[in-house]
Amino acid sequence: MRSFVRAAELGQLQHAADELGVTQQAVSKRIATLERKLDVRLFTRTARGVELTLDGQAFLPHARNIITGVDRAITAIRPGSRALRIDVLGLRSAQAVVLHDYWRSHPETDLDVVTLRVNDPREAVAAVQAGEIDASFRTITDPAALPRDVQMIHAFDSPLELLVGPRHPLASARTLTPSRLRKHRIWVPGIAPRSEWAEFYDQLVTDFDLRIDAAGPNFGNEVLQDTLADSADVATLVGARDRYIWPTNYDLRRIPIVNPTLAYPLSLIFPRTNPHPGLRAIINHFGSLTPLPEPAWLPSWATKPRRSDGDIESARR
Amino acid sequence: MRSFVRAAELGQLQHAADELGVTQQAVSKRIATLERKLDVRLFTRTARGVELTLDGQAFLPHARNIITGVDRAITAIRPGSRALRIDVLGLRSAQAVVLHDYWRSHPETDLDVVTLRVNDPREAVAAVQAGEIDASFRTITDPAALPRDVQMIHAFDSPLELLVGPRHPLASARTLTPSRLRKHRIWVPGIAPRSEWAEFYDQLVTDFDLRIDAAGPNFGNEVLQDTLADSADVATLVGARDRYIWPTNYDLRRIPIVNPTLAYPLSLIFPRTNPHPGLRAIINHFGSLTPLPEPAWLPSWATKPRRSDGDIESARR
DNA sequence: GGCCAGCCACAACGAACAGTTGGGCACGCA
DNA sequence: TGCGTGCCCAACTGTTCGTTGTGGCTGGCC
Repeated sequence: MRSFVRAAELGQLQHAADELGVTQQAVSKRIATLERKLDVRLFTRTARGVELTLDGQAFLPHARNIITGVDRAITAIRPGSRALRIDVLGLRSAQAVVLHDYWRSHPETDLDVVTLRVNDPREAVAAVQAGEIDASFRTITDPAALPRDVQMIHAFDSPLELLVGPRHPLASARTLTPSRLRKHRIWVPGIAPRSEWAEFYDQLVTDFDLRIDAAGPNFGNEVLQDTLADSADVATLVGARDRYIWPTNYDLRRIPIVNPTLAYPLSLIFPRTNPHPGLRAIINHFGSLTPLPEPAWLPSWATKPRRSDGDIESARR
Repeated sequence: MRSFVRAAELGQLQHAADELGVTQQAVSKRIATLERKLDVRLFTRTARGVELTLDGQAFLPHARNIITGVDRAITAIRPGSRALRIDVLGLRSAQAVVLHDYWRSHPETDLDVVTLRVNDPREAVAAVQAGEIDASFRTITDPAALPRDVQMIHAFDSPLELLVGPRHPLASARTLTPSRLRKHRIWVPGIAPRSEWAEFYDQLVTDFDLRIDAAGPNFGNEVLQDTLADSADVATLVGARDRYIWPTNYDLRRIPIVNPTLAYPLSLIFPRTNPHPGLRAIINHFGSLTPLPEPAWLPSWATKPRRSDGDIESARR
């Protein structure tokens, strides 16, 4: 493919061969093979070189596209100077949606969004330390437990919405206050015990006297959707920005929670020394997100004066 | 690459091998080779199959991208059912710009824009007849000379603008009427004698008493730009929609010509029977272009009642 | 018109590669 | 402990790739 592109650009197989470090015969054979496999003539041969046929002209941009795709693929994983790799909890989470928004406005960024598939934030910290990932959306609720060479900053806050089926008594509400959620059963499956999310829901239950059922295995979002669609008394909480559950299916309703807005604070951890150069722009992007509606409720670790507040500024500078 | 993608999707080399019609060992070797060449581990092997590593996750979308690129490249030239292939006079001409606009609003179209690199419109007609191209932006000024199995319709009109350097006496005009061009030297190099463009400029000279110098070889747009930028008395005509000359270079000015607007009519020729199915949408797109400002001047072959006017409607239906 | 230079295609050969079969190891399960 | 599954490794073979050597074609030049 590269031989074809260079030959088309230079107009001579000989020159392309010199550039690619092979003999002219090799390039000739490569292109002959390509033509045979495609069952199409790509060049007209003249005494002064080669010239693209119409088929060749049509093929050329596709060939260039493939080559740049291959190059991007290689740079994405080349050890050392690879694309910016960020770990998110799920590919349809609010974190991933925000990253996708960033990428759409900066499509030149070589950005790779991956999921570590581990629950323990300490494993994510280890992956950051080892250089396997450049950053991870995780929260260490005890900042003292963070190693010195890993930095954590507050990224943005993700407001929660109630997701209910059409038969639920709150289904027709346009907004809800936390106190109106009292007595209703809220089902949030798949929360690992002692994880950051478990601590978040614990505080929510304590502060607003809610009834959150965080136990039970997570059978996947399809099961959750089915349950919600059929049930008249089960609701769940989802992030306003995430794309886990598309509300048009099953006639599910997303209802914002206000006065106060309940929000989950998302943090980003990354190496303190020599972070990936592309990371700064992402962090700056967080500042441009729509701010949380006031008043807002956040868990204690996000409202307490944060040791790393100064670092946010230095990271954004 | 396909083995990698299918193995990642199915989670087992065995299944990928079955699907690809090779042995499991072959898939294993392919992936091992890929890993060796990339110097990276793509899968973690377990007793139940394989699972993507972080590098594998990062690589997967790029691999998918490459595969779709290859598939598109093949469909672009597959004899029989290939992508819609349209011949334009130049890749930065108004014709190509309009096609590019269309493609941007319909990116799913497999569209290939090529240039036949011939001056004689009859060669373009022959290429359409032979099926090498699906359509060509050419004008046959004598419709009777068109073969019965080739159809020509009016595509759209391309208004002309005067392009001058900063020292030219008309440089600061915001618009110009054709009469103000009288006495100024207009240089339009590279017009083949007896071509459709020569006939167009002949009529322009006759109708408005202009001084158009269409002789001389075309040394390329860079030379033309240099000449215009330095000269105090040479101007040229360019299409308002084309992208041949980017006016920010050399402080060149594009000045619209109005009262009447001078426009070049562009026609499209294509096979009368069984035209490429994608062509109809392109032809419809012409109707959505901004219409020519009134009053407008067009050469005689575009203002005379056109035999093929009825065909436009049938083609657009 | 004959000759040369430049360029591409064909042929033969050795090295490398890809795919197959056969065998072995690790793991999970009854 | 035996079995099934899924992967890797080893040996073998047909194909492919790139090299060298050679010939044909074309355009320019004496």
